[in-house]
Amino acid sequence: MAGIRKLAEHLDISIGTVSRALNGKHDVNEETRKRVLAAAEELGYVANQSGRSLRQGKTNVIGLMTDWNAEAIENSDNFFPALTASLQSVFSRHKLDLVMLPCPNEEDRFEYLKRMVARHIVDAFIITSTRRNDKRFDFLMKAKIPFVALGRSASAHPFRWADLDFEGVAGFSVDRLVAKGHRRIAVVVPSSDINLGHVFLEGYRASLQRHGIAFNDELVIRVGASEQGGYQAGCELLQLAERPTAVILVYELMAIGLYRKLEEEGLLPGRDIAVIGFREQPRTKFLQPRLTCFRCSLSDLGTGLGEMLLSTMKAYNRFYPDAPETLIWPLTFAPGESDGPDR
Amino acid sequence: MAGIRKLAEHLDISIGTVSRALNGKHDVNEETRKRVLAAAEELGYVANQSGRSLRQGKTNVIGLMTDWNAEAIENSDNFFPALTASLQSVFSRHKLDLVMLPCPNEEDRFEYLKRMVARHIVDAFIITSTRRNDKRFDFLMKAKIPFVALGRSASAHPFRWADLDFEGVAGFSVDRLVAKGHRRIAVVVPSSDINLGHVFLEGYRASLQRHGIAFNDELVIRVGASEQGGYQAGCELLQLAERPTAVILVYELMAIGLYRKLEEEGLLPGRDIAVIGFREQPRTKFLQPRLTCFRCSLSDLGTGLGEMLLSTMKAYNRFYPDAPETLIWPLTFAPGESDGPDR
DNA sequence: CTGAAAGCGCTTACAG
DNA sequence: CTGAAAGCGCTTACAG
Repeated sequence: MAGIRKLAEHLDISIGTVSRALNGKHDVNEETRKRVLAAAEELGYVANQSGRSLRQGKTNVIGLMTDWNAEAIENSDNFFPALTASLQSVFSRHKLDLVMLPCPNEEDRFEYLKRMVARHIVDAFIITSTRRNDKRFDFLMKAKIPFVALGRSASAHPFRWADLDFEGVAGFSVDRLVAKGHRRIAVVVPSSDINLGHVFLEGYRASLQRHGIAFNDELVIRVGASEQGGYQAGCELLQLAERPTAVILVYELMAIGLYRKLEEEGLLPGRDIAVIGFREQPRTKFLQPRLTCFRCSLSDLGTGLGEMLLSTMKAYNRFYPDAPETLIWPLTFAPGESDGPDR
Repeated sequence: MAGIRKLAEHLDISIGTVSRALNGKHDVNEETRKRVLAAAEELGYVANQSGRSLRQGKTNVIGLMTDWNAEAIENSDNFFPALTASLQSVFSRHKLDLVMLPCPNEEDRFEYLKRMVARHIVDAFIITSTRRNDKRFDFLMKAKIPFVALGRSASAHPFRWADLDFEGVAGFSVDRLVAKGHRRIAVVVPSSDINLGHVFLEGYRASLQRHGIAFNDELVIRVGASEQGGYQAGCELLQLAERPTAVILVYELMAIGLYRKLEEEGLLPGRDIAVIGFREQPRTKFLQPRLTCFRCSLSDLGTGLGEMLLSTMKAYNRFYPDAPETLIWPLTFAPGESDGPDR
């Protein structure tokens, strides 16, 4: 509770020496250091962060900004908790703390970020749910604040990011479906401007082209990123004049709603229509027939993202000379039965 | 980016006046205030939080400490995101920000809290996952830091808390099962010291007693709070010399594993054994037969918890004169088919 | 209504 | 190796 002044008085030495002892400076007598450390422990003294921050110009805290709308909250899974855990294990190597900065639902994500930056609550940011057009990049570049993004953007500036391999998954899925004889393959992406939808669509498109299949805008279904959105997608798919024989989803929870709609219509995934989901996760494991999807190690992704961020920070970049500037995180194919029998 | 000094120079007035204008003090000429506000907007000036905090002795940030082990991370659902959203809507009334403080997996939750308190990163705490014996309460009381707990504890000190009505759910479940003719009712609780397990068990016990049924320790199954734990519970239940006819779960995800084990043994919930889960949530909705459980409004809980915290803070308690000191949050019965036919 | 000055709790050149 | 002092960016009595 006491400030450094009280501690110094108690030890009958100057606050400067107390500070140096506590911060591991080398020009302190070992005997003195021991006394200081013992007294700090005893009195429960830890330096006040505001004082340190003000003097040092840094907080030793990293902020992970999340930005959930009502839909994302309702559907949230273990993605962020898992990511957070692995980020922390990287940051704790350097005595940095991680805080999550949840942008309030009602507040604009850009205004929120501006406020957090100006307040200097953290030294660096991890931003997530990146949009195709996302003013946050420009702003952070200009503010010269270290940051990395989980997700890409069409922003002109170069910045560091890590992202799941959406284009790889889309391409692999198309390849596989074409190999099974499908030609009329639909894709379901979020109706929002979130960047991953664009990337996924590009991967889908490129792969179709490689196979000489014409891209058909009618087969691109845009819905909410949720179970309900999957149901909606099912409705739209079945209303098409010529029904697709296969569908690729950019978000696995959509599979739950899609299965429901198909069941209502007496259709079975894998028999009547091929379905490929996205990430393997607890909530889709129960689906029957088992969802064909992709597995991904969130903890390794978190480690990569964390090291990438540290490599952009002057105080830590020497520890991470080999950190990449961008990182496309691969997923492993996890075949189920929803994409039909192999041939 | 500029500090208050730059802004004051730019306007050619003193920093004191700039500060007063920005902070809405009344003794500022309206004309001056307008100029200051305009210039701040233009230059993107927002007060540095470290400077403010140091001077004011507060940060205007509230911390929500979470404390997830690997099991909790793997199984995490929308509970915290939903809670966070509603907490924020309360705090934003007073221009307070909420940050989540995720205690790293490897770190002791008590040491982590001590560090966060000492660093003065936040003005007040919300702590969660409270244990039966939880040193954090004593510590926070002594530190005289405002806090509320989501969950109770056996701590001797009085403190403010909100908690789900575990005892109510346990009692209601026993009542209902007894009314259906069950006498041999098992209960599954977490093997950890987390307080909710104790409360649930007390509710179960009290209700049995009211019905004149002897408490049987053999029927208390302790497992991990997860799907896997539910499977484990299924194994243990079926190994009992005399099999229970009903089972009450304190955590709904256990139902998924329990269903799987029962299915493996050719048993059907609701026909061969009655099952009552806990909270209704997306991941258990698919269970067949439908899980009998309880519904709960997380957003109202968050609002209640947030107001309770503000009522403990000197600067805000006048706004919440009627906030309760403790809050047992009710859940609404959501009947399914897993507890057998009504009679 | 405004300005000059003190001081919040630290860390860090600097002097000895 | 240690101490005295400056100063990080603010807010707020105090004087005028």
